[in-house]
Amino acid sequence: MAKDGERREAWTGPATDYVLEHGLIGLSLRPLAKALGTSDRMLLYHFGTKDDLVAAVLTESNDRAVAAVESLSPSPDLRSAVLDLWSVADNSQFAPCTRLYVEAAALGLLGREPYASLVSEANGRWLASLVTHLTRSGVDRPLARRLVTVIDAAFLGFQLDAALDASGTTRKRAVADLADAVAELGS
Amino acid sequence: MAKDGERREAWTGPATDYVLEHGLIGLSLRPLAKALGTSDRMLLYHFGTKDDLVAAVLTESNDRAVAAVESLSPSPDLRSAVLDLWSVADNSQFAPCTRLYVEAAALGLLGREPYASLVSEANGRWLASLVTHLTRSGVDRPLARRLVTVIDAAFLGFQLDAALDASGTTRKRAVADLADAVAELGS
DNA sequence: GACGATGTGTAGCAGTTGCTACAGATAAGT
DNA sequence: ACTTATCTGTAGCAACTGCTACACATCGTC
Repeated sequence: MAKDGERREAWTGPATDYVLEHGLIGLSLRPLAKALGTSDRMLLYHFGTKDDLVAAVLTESNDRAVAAVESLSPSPDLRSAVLDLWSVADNSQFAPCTRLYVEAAALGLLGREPYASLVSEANGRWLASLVTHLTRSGVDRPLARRLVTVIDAAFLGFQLDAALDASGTTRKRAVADLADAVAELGS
Repeated sequence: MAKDGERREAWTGPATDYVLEHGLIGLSLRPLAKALGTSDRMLLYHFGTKDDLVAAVLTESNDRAVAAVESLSPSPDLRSAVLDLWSVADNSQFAPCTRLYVEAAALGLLGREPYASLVSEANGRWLASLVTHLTRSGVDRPLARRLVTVIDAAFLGFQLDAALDASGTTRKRAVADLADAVAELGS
């Protein structure tokens, strides 16, 4: 294993970019290695295992999404907080992170490891960042924790829709509906 | 190709059962064939292609879910309609159908065919059945069409949660919240 | 300068994948 | 009985998978 993981660290970012673009499900080491200008042999030497590499990529992607939410300035109220959060999730830069999350979740659906654990952990950090943004926007912490389940579930569904369905207008209204509905719940 | 698809038809059901249990993503013809008491050779002969087989399975699974929704008796109001629909989606018999749908959607996320088209078509029929149930429960058709986007998105998200997270109580409240919120939107 | 540790390239293994060539079976139609 | 179309089993192909054995390079240390 690498002495200090220097190369490993240097590869994690580009590897994540590659996976975000090409998807996780059919991921193969050789094309990825080629894109990074190296060989599968080297990837395995520095990451140890394909699963370890995937874990690093998933964590990196999750970190990016969480950082994006954390960099959000507080929203004036609950309704706009939901809209602001969606604007992050739907952002062309971070939507692939959600997509990757969905892929990993699908892989973990039947308990397949390491995906199930990875996704569960990633989900925890992601939900926590949503809760934090809601509280920073003036929402009660217990209420935020409660609403975040619905919000996140709807976001995932919207993201799936977005990728498979062209009709963005329907979804736009659905997002607004969600924001209204959640705001109603919070009052 | 088969003269009248008799064997193909006879295999579609069991094959769907197998895929619902073992998942779509890692699906391989040889184990499936073994479970059906035949060989991959025969599956390909009668279905033509693995993609064709998957298409048949996906359609069958979708048909089952749609049939379950259609067999639902009308709900007294919008709120209970949402809860009743969820009780179908979360049913131990039909939850695997949703799970399979998520797997197919994940496979189609990057436009990979035939998954993207199949999922898009399946989604259309599924959404239509949800709309029908809402209208049969006294909801305005335009309103039903509008709300169904949010409802379905949240359902998908819940289903992902359900598979990856043990905590059923949180989700139970989230479902109730969703029902409340949607009911509020409809009034 | 010898030596061990760390890194890298080549080549290949064993397993799996969807799919197919080939030969034989079966049965229906003439 | 002979042909023709439908069906099925065996065996295998070519491509790909994650991963590894082996040889070579490089480098800091004694």
